[in-house]
Amino acid sequence: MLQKKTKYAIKALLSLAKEYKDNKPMKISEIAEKEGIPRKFLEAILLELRHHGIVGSKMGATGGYYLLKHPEEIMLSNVIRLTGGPIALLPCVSLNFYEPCVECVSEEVCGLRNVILEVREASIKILSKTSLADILLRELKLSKKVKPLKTKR
Amino acid sequence: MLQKKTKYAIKALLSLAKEYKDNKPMKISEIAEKEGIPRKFLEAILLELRHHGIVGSKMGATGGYYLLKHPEEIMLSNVIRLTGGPIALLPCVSLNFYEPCVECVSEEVCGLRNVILEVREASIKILSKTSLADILLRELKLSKKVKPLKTKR
DNA sequence: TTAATTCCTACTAAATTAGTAGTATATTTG
DNA sequence: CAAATATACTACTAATTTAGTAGGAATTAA
Repeated sequence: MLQKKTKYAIKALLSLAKEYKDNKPMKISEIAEKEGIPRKFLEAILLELRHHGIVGSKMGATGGYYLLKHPEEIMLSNVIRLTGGPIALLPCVSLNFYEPCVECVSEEVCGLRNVILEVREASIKILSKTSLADILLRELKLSKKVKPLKTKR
Repeated sequence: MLQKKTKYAIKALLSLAKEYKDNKPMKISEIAEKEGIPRKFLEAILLELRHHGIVGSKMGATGGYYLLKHPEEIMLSNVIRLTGGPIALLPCVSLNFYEPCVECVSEEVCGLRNVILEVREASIKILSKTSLADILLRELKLSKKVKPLKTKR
Protein backbone atom coordinates (compact mmCIF):
# COMPACT_ATOMS: atom_id res chain seq x y z
CA MET A 1 0.00 0.00 0.00
CA LEU A 2 1.09 3.53 -0.66
CA GLN A 3 1.56 5.72 2.37
CA LYS A 4 -0.84 8.55 3.04
CA LYS A 5 2.10 10.83 2.52
CA THR A 6 2.42 9.58 -1.04
CA LYS A 7 -1.27 9.89 -1.74
CA TYR A 8 -1.29 13.41 -0.33
CA ALA A 9 1.72 14.31 -2.44
CA ILE A 10 0.01 13.14 -5.62
CA LYS A 11 -3.21 14.95 -4.77
CA ALA A 12 -1.36 18.15 -3.99
CA LEU A 13 0.59 17.97 -7.23
CA LEU A 14 -2.64 17.40 -9.13
CA SER A 15 -4.01 20.53 -7.51
CA LEU A 16 -1.04 22.47 -8.77
CA ALA A 17 -1.22 20.84 -12.19
CA LYS A 18 -4.79 22.01 -12.62
CA GLU A 19 -3.62 25.61 -12.29
CA TYR A 20 -0.55 25.15 -14.42
CA LYS A 21 -1.60 27.55 -17.18
CA ASP A 22 -0.84 30.61 -15.06
CA ASN A 23 1.68 28.90 -12.83
CA LYS A 24 1.49 31.32 -9.94
CA PRO A 25 2.16 30.17 -6.36
CA MET A 26 -0.67 28.40 -4.55
CA LYS A 27 -0.83 28.57 -0.78
CA ILE A 28 -0.36 25.42 1.30
CA SER A 29 -3.53 26.16 3.19
CA GLU A 30 -5.49 26.42 -0.03
CA ILE A 31 -4.27 23.06 -1.28
CA ALA A 32 -4.80 21.50 2.13
CA GLU A 33 -8.38 22.64 2.22
CA LYS A 34 -9.20 21.58 -1.33
CA GLU A 35 -7.72 18.12 -0.97
CA GLY A 36 -8.56 17.42 2.65
CA ILE A 37 -4.96 17.11 3.80
CA PRO A 38 -3.79 18.13 7.32
CA ARG A 39 -2.12 21.48 6.80
CA LYS A 40 1.10 20.94 8.73
CA PHE A 41 1.59 17.53 7.22
CA LEU A 42 1.20 18.91 3.74
CA GLU A 43 3.72 21.61 4.58
CA ALA A 44 6.31 18.93 5.30
CA ILE A 45 5.42 17.00 2.16
CA LEU A 46 5.67 20.00 -0.15
CA LEU A 47 8.97 20.99 1.42
CA GLU A 48 10.30 17.57 0.59
CA LEU A 49 9.01 17.75 -2.96
CA ARG A 50 10.78 21.05 -3.32
CA HIS A 51 14.05 19.51 -2.15
CA HIS A 52 13.56 16.93 -4.87
CA GLY A 53 13.12 19.59 -7.49
CA ILE A 54 9.51 18.83 -8.40
CA VAL A 55 8.01 22.04 -7.10
CA GLY A 56 9.27 25.53 -6.45
CA SER A 57 8.17 27.91 -3.75
CA LYS A 58 7.93 31.56 -3.04
CA MET A 59 8.20 32.81 0.51
CA GLY A 60 6.38 35.62 2.22
CA ALA A 61 2.95 37.10 1.67
CA THR A 62 1.52 36.07 -1.72
CA GLY A 63 3.88 33.10 -1.50
CA GLY A 64 3.13 29.47 -2.13
CA TYR A 65 4.08 26.49 -4.25
CA TYR A 66 4.11 25.88 -8.00
CA LEU A 67 5.24 23.15 -10.36
CA LEU A 68 8.78 23.30 -11.70
CA LYS A 69 8.02 20.91 -14.52
CA HIS A 70 5.23 20.52 -16.99
CA PRO A 71 2.46 18.20 -15.74
CA GLU A 72 3.29 15.87 -18.61
CA GLU A 73 6.81 15.46 -17.30
CA ILE A 74 5.92 14.48 -13.76
CA MET A 75 5.44 10.74 -13.65
CA LEU A 76 3.51 8.87 -11.01
CA SER A 77 6.34 6.38 -10.53
CA ASN A 78 8.61 9.29 -9.68
CA VAL A 79 6.32 10.85 -7.14
CA ILE A 80 5.79 7.50 -5.46
CA ARG A 81 9.47 6.84 -5.20
CA LEU A 82 10.42 10.29 -4.01
CA THR A 83 7.86 10.19 -1.22
CA GLY A 84 9.18 6.92 0.06
CA GLY A 85 6.74 4.47 -1.40
CA PRO A 86 8.35 1.32 -2.71
CA ILE A 87 6.53 -0.07 -5.72
CA ALA A 88 7.89 -3.60 -5.51
CA LEU A 89 6.20 -6.15 -3.28
CA LEU A 90 9.48 -7.49 -1.90
CA PRO A 91 12.72 -5.70 -1.05
CA CYS A 92 14.73 -8.18 -3.12
CA VAL A 93 13.17 -6.87 -6.35
CA SER A 94 13.08 -3.21 -5.40
CA LEU A 95 15.36 -0.83 -7.23
CA ASN A 96 15.22 1.88 -4.63
CA PHE A 97 14.67 -0.09 -1.46
CA TYR A 98 16.73 -3.15 -2.25
CA GLU A 99 17.61 -5.60 0.48
CA PRO A 100 18.64 -9.19 0.01
CA CYS A 101 16.58 -11.96 1.58
CA VAL A 102 18.63 -13.28 4.45
CA GLU A 103 17.68 -16.87 3.84
CA CYS A 104 17.76 -16.89 0.05
CA VAL A 105 20.53 -19.08 -1.31
CA SER A 106 20.48 -17.53 -4.75
CA GLU A 107 18.36 -14.61 -5.90
CA GLU A 108 18.83 -15.61 -9.50
CA VAL A 109 17.14 -18.92 -8.91
CA CYS A 110 14.41 -17.83 -6.49
CA GLY A 111 11.05 -18.64 -8.04
CA LEU A 112 9.12 -16.33 -5.78
CA ARG A 113 11.42 -13.44 -6.57
CA ASN A 114 10.97 -14.20 -10.24
CA VAL A 115 7.19 -13.83 -10.03
CA ILE A 116 7.34 -10.73 -7.88
CA LEU A 117 9.77 -9.25 -10.37
CA GLU A 118 7.20 -9.76 -13.09
CA VAL A 119 4.58 -7.99 -11.01
CA ARG A 120 6.89 -5.08 -10.38
CA GLU A 121 7.61 -4.73 -14.07
CA ALA A 122 3.93 -4.72 -14.94
CA SER A 123 3.25 -2.07 -12.29
CA ILE A 124 6.15 0.13 -13.27
CA LYS A 125 5.18 -0.08 -16.88
CA ILE A 126 1.92 1.64 -16.05
CA LEU A 127 3.14 4.02 -13.38
CA SER A 128 6.11 5.30 -15.31
CA LYS A 129 4.13 6.20 -18.39
CA THR A 130 1.39 7.99 -16.46
CA SER A 131 1.95 11.68 -15.80
CA LEU A 132 -0.02 14.21 -13.79
CA ALA A 133 -1.43 15.45 -17.08
CA ASP A 134 -2.56 11.93 -17.96
CA ILE A 135 -4.40 11.64 -14.67
CA LEU A 136 -6.23 14.91 -15.27
CA LEU A 137 -7.10 13.69 -18.75
CA ARG A 138 -8.50 10.46 -17.33
CA GLU A 139 -10.59 12.49 -14.94
CA LEU A 140 -12.03 14.41 -17.84
CA LYS A 141 -12.84 11.27 -19.79
CA LEU A 142 -14.35 9.57 -16.77
CA SER A 143 -16.59 12.49 -15.96
CA LYS A 144 -17.88 12.51 -19.52
CA LYS A 145 -18.75 8.85 -19.24
CA VAL A 146 -20.55 9.28 -15.96
CA LYS A 147 -22.40 12.54 -16.33
CA PRO A 148 -24.68 11.69 -19.27
CA LEU A 149 -26.31 9.05 -17.12
CA LYS A 150 -27.31 11.73 -14.73
CA THR A 151 -28.75 14.11 -17.28
CA LYS A 152 -30.68 11.41 -19.12
CA ARG A 153 -33.20 10.80 -16.35
CA MET B 1 5.31 -4.21 0.28
CA LEU B 2 4.29 -7.63 1.44
CA GLN B 3 4.65 -8.28 5.13
CA LYS B 4 7.29 -10.67 6.37
CA LYS B 5 4.44 -12.80 7.56
CA THR B 6 3.25 -13.18 3.99
CA LYS B 7 6.69 -13.95 2.66
CA TYR B 8 7.23 -16.52 5.40
CA ALA B 9 3.87 -18.09 4.63
CA ILE B 10 4.75 -18.48 0.96
CA LYS B 11 8.17 -19.91 1.73
CA ALA B 12 6.71 -22.37 4.20
CA LEU B 13 4.08 -23.49 1.73
CA LEU B 14 6.75 -23.95 -0.91
CA SER B 15 8.63 -26.16 1.51
CA LEU B 16 5.55 -28.30 1.93
CA ALA B 17 4.88 -28.30 -1.79
CA LYS B 18 8.33 -29.71 -2.49
CA GLU B 19 7.47 -32.76 -0.40
CA TYR B 20 3.97 -33.11 -1.74
CA LYS B 21 4.49 -36.52 -3.37
CA ASP B 22 4.39 -38.34 -0.04
CA ASN B 23 2.34 -35.72 1.76
CA LYS B 24 3.30 -36.64 5.28
CA PRO B 25 3.40 -34.06 8.06
CA MET B 26 6.47 -31.84 8.24
CA LYS B 27 7.49 -30.36 11.57
CA ILE B 28 7.33 -26.62 12.15
CA SER B 29 10.89 -26.64 13.41
CA GLU B 30 12.08 -28.36 10.27
CA ILE B 31 10.42 -25.79 8.00
CA ALA B 32 11.62 -22.95 10.20
CA GLU B 33 15.19 -24.12 9.96
CA LYS B 34 15.13 -24.74 6.21
CA GLU B 35 13.58 -21.39 5.38
CA GLY B 36 15.17 -19.24 8.05
CA ILE B 37 11.93 -18.28 9.76
CA PRO B 38 11.64 -17.62 13.53
CA ARG B 39 10.08 -20.81 14.89
CA LYS B 40 7.38 -19.30 17.08
CA PHE B 41 6.36 -16.84 14.42
CA LEU B 42 6.04 -19.61 11.87
CA GLU B 43 3.92 -21.55 14.34
CA ALA B 44 1.41 -18.72 14.42
CA ILE B 45 1.46 -18.37 10.65
CA LEU B 46 0.85 -22.05 9.96
CA LEU B 47 -1.93 -22.11 12.49
CA GLU B 48 -3.61 -19.31 10.62
CA LEU B 49 -3.15 -21.04 7.29
CA ARG B 50 -4.78 -24.10 8.79
CA HIS B 51 -7.76 -22.05 9.91
CA HIS B 52 -8.05 -20.89 6.33
CA GLY B 53 -8.08 -24.43 5.06
CA ILE B 54 -4.83 -24.32 3.12
CA VAL B 55 -2.89 -26.74 5.27
CA GLY B 56 -3.81 -29.55 7.64
CA SER B 57 -1.98 -30.61 10.75
CA LYS B 58 -1.39 -33.62 12.88
CA MET B 59 -0.77 -33.18 16.59
CA GLY B 60 1.53 -35.03 18.90
CA ALA B 61 4.84 -36.73 18.29
CA THR B 62 5.41 -37.36 14.57
CA GLY B 63 2.97 -34.53 13.99
CA GLY B 64 3.35 -31.57 11.68
CA TYR B 65 1.81 -29.75 8.76
CA TYR B 66 0.90 -30.80 5.25
CA LEU B 67 -0.87 -29.27 2.26
CA LEU B 68 -4.60 -29.81 1.97
CA LYS B 69 -4.64 -28.88 -1.71
CA HIS B 70 -2.50 -29.74 -4.67
CA PRO B 71 0.35 -27.24 -5.20
CA GLU B 72 -1.23 -26.34 -8.51
CA GLU B 73 -4.38 -25.22 -6.74
CA ILE B 74 -2.77 -22.88 -4.26
CA MET B 75 -2.47 -19.47 -5.87
CA LEU B 76 -0.10 -16.73 -4.78
CA SER B 77 -2.88 -14.16 -4.78
CA ASN B 78 -4.75 -16.30 -2.27
CA VAL B 79 -1.85 -16.74 0.10
CA ILE B 80 -1.14 -13.03 0.01
CA ARG B 81 -4.70 -12.12 0.79
CA LEU B 82 -5.16 -14.70 3.53
CA THR B 83 -2.05 -13.54 5.34
CA GLY B 84 -3.21 -9.97 5.37
CA GLY B 85 -1.31 -8.50 2.47
CA PRO B 86 -3.37 -6.13 0.36
CA ILE B 87 -2.33 -6.24 -3.27
CA ALA B 88 -3.78 -2.89 -4.26
CA LEU B 89 -1.76 0.28 -3.78
CA LEU B 90 -4.70 2.25 -2.38
CA PRO B 91 -7.58 1.16 -0.14
CA CYS B 92 -10.12 2.62 -2.56
CA VAL B 93 -9.28 -0.01 -5.18
CA SER B 94 -8.79 -2.93 -2.81
CA LEU B 95 -11.32 -5.73 -2.91
CA ASN B 96 -10.45 -7.09 0.50
CA PHE B 97 -9.30 -3.98 2.31
CA TYR B 98 -11.61 -1.44 0.78
CA GLU B 99 -11.98 1.97 2.35
CA PRO B 100 -13.26 5.07 0.63
CA CYS B 101 -11.02 8.12 0.35
CA VAL B 102 -12.44 10.64 2.77
CA GLU B 103 -11.85 13.59 0.49
CA CYS B 104 -12.77 11.99 -2.82
CA VAL B 105 -15.89 13.54 -4.29
CA SER B 106 -16.56 10.67 -6.68
CA GLU B 107 -14.58 7.45 -6.93
CA GLU B 108 -15.89 6.84 -10.40
CA VAL B 109 -14.30 10.00 -11.66
CA CYS B 110 -11.05 9.90 -9.69
CA GLY B 111 -8.16 9.81 -12.15
CA LEU B 112 -5.67 8.57 -9.62
CA ARG B 113 -7.93 5.74 -8.56
CA ASN B 114 -8.36 4.83 -12.19
CA VAL B 115 -4.63 4.39 -12.72
CA ILE B 116 -4.13 2.51 -9.48
CA LEU B 117 -6.97 0.23 -10.48
CA GLU B 118 -5.13 -0.60 -13.68
CA VAL B 119 -2.02 -1.44 -11.70
CA ARG B 120 -3.98 -3.69 -9.41
CA GLU B 121 -5.49 -5.55 -12.31
CA ALA B 122 -2.12 -6.10 -13.91
CA SER B 123 -0.72 -7.41 -10.62
CA ILE B 124 -3.64 -9.68 -9.87
CA LYS B 125 -3.54 -11.08 -13.35
CA ILE B 126 -0.08 -12.44 -12.65
CA LEU B 127 -0.53 -13.39 -9.01
CA SER B 128 -3.79 -15.23 -9.48
CA LYS B 129 -2.52 -17.45 -12.24
CA THR B 130 0.67 -18.36 -10.42
CA SER B 131 0.49 -21.40 -8.14
CA LEU B 132 3.00 -22.93 -5.76
CA ALA B 133 3.68 -25.53 -8.43
CA ASP B 134 4.40 -22.76 -10.94
CA ILE B 135 6.92 -21.22 -8.61
CA LEU B 136 8.74 -24.50 -8.16
CA LEU B 137 8.76 -24.93 -11.92
CA ARG B 138 10.25 -21.48 -12.36
CA GLU B 139 12.93 -22.39 -9.89
CA LEU B 140 13.79 -25.43 -11.94
CA LYS B 141 13.99 -23.46 -15.16
CA LEU B 142 16.05 -20.71 -13.58
CA SER B 143 18.57 -23.12 -12.13
CA LYS B 144 19.03 -24.70 -15.55
CA LYS B 145 19.73 -21.32 -17.04
CA VAL B 146 22.24 -20.39 -14.39
CA LYS B 147 24.15 -23.59 -13.78
CA PRO B 148 25.70 -24.13 -17.24
CA LEU B 149 27.64 -20.91 -16.79
CA LYS B 150 29.28 -22.37 -13.74
CA THR B 151 30.22 -25.69 -15.28
CA LYS B 152 31.63 -24.16 -18.44
CA ARG B 153 34.66 -22.60 -16.82
C1' DT C 1 4.04 -42.46 31.35
C1' DT C 2 7.17 -39.74 28.89
C1' DA C 3 8.70 -37.16 25.08
C1' DA C 4 7.56 -34.62 21.26
C1' DT C 5 4.58 -32.10 18.92
C1' DT C 6 0.73 -28.72 17.67
C1' DC C 7 -2.90 -25.33 19.77
C1' DC C 8 -3.98 -21.11 21.55
C1' DT C 9 -4.21 -16.84 24.20
C1' DA C 10 -2.05 -13.10 25.57
C1' DC C 11 1.53 -10.44 25.57
C1' DT C 12 5.89 -7.31 24.44
C1' DA C 13 9.09 -4.96 21.50
C1' DA C 14 10.39 -2.68 17.50
C1' DA C 15 9.58 -0.11 13.61
C1' DT C 16 7.00 2.75 10.79
C1' DT C 17 3.75 6.22 9.79
C1' DA C 18 1.08 10.21 10.72
C1' DG C 19 0.85 14.36 12.44
C1' DT C 20 2.14 18.63 15.48
C1' DA C 21 4.70 22.49 17.78
C1' DG C 22 7.20 26.28 17.59
C1' DT C 23 10.44 29.40 15.94
C1' DA C 24 13.20 31.42 12.12
C1' DT C 25 13.20 33.59 7.75
C1' DA C 26 11.43 35.90 3.72
C1' DT C 27 8.17 38.99 1.19
C1' DT C 28 4.46 42.20 0.34
C1' DT C 29 1.90 46.07 1.44
C1' DG C 30 0.73 50.25 3.72
C1' DC D 1 10.03 50.70 8.82
C1' DA D 2 6.25 47.77 10.74
C1' DA D 3 2.65 44.56 10.40
C1' DA D 4 0.75 40.75 8.26
C1' DT D 5 1.27 36.62 5.93
C1' DA D 6 3.72 33.17 3.86
C1' DT D 7 7.24 29.29 3.70
C1' DA D 8 11.65 26.85 6.07
C1' DC D 9 13.18 23.92 9.22
C1' DT D 10 14.10 21.17 13.34
C1' DA D 11 12.53 18.45 16.65
C1' DC D 12 9.23 16.23 18.66
C1' DT D 13 4.87 13.14 19.97
C1' DA D 14 1.18 9.98 19.11
C1' DA D 15 -0.87 6.29 16.84
C1' DT D 16 -0.70 2.25 14.33
C1' DT D 17 1.17 -1.71 12.47
C1' DT D 18 4.31 -5.40 12.32
C1' DA D 19 7.30 -8.77 14.25
C1' DG D 20 8.12 -11.79 17.44
C1' DT D 21 7.77 -14.24 22.22
C1' DA D 22 6.05 -16.67 26.48
C1' DG D 23 4.04 -20.27 28.41
C1' DG D 24 0.84 -23.62 29.34
C1' DA D 25 -3.00 -26.87 27.39
C1' DA D 26 -4.11 -30.60 24.41
C1' DT D 27 -2.79 -34.53 21.58
C1' DT D 28 -0.31 -38.49 19.96
C1' DA D 29 3.30 -42.21 19.45
C1' DA D 30 6.24 -45.21 21.51
